[in-house]
Amino acid sequence: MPELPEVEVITRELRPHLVGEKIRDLKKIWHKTIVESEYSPLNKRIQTITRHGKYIIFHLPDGAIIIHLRMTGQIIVKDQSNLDAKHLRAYIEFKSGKIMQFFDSRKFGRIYVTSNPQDVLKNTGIDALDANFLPKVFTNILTKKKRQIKSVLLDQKNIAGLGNIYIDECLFASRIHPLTPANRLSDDQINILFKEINKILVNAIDRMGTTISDYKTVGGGFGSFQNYLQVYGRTDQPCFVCNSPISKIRINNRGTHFCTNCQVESLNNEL
DNA sequence: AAGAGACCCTGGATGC
DNA sequence: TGCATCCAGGGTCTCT
Repeated sequence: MPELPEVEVITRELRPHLVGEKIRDLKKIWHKTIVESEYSPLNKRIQTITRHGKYIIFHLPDGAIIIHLRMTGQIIVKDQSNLDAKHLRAYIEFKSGKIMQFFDSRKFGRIYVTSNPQDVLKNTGIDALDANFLPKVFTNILTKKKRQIKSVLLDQKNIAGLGNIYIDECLFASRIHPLTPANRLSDDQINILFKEINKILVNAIDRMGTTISDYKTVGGGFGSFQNYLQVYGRTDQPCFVCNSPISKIRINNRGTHFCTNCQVESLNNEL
């Protein structure tokens, strides 16, 4: 399940392949994968490729193609035009002969074609690695929210890019209980959490992301951050810090992993 | 504002 | 073995 680090790795890998490429055709195989508008990307050249949260943005002269991989989306760029069949949902052909295939077993991923990228991105907040995402900004977001910190961090309207896995990891590293109301966090806790978010995301990018089931880089490689996970997917296994079994509960219908020993104190202190 | 739940989906794991 | 059921979860939506 790609989150910010995986999407960042993919974005970086796509740039040398696709920047400057001119689009010859855009084909959908599963009807919902491509969300079209009146805007045609045909014969347009990709000027730059950027990322915002979990979105990959191909900037065209007067519009954009915006990709969200959701749970199982994968992108593979090939030089020749023979197609792979399994789970292929859409593909883009370029004038050069290159082809970008979009695979997605669960069909949740989307490719938006639009003259106005803001339409697609309007409900996403500041990117978690944006240079303007500062502790003060983070504090402003959290102090207005009574919701549980995990819910607040999951909501892309607040901060874009964090997902279920990295949030569990960041909260563990910060020793914050996931059910703590956001506005009950102390200044110290907010500062620690801010630093851990940055540290863990950057570290995960360095390790090419986390491969749990489907995620692959554009070159077909795997990430290695799964080897460094402290709590995610470790239900009932001993905490690396205190040996207590890792707990799993559901928040926002998402599996939430934490250490009742390391992360319970902050909850008690704050309530 | 925010919680609960449905929905979109398929593959893999589990249970009988 | 084979069938049914559950679970994984990002995001959007409706209802309360």
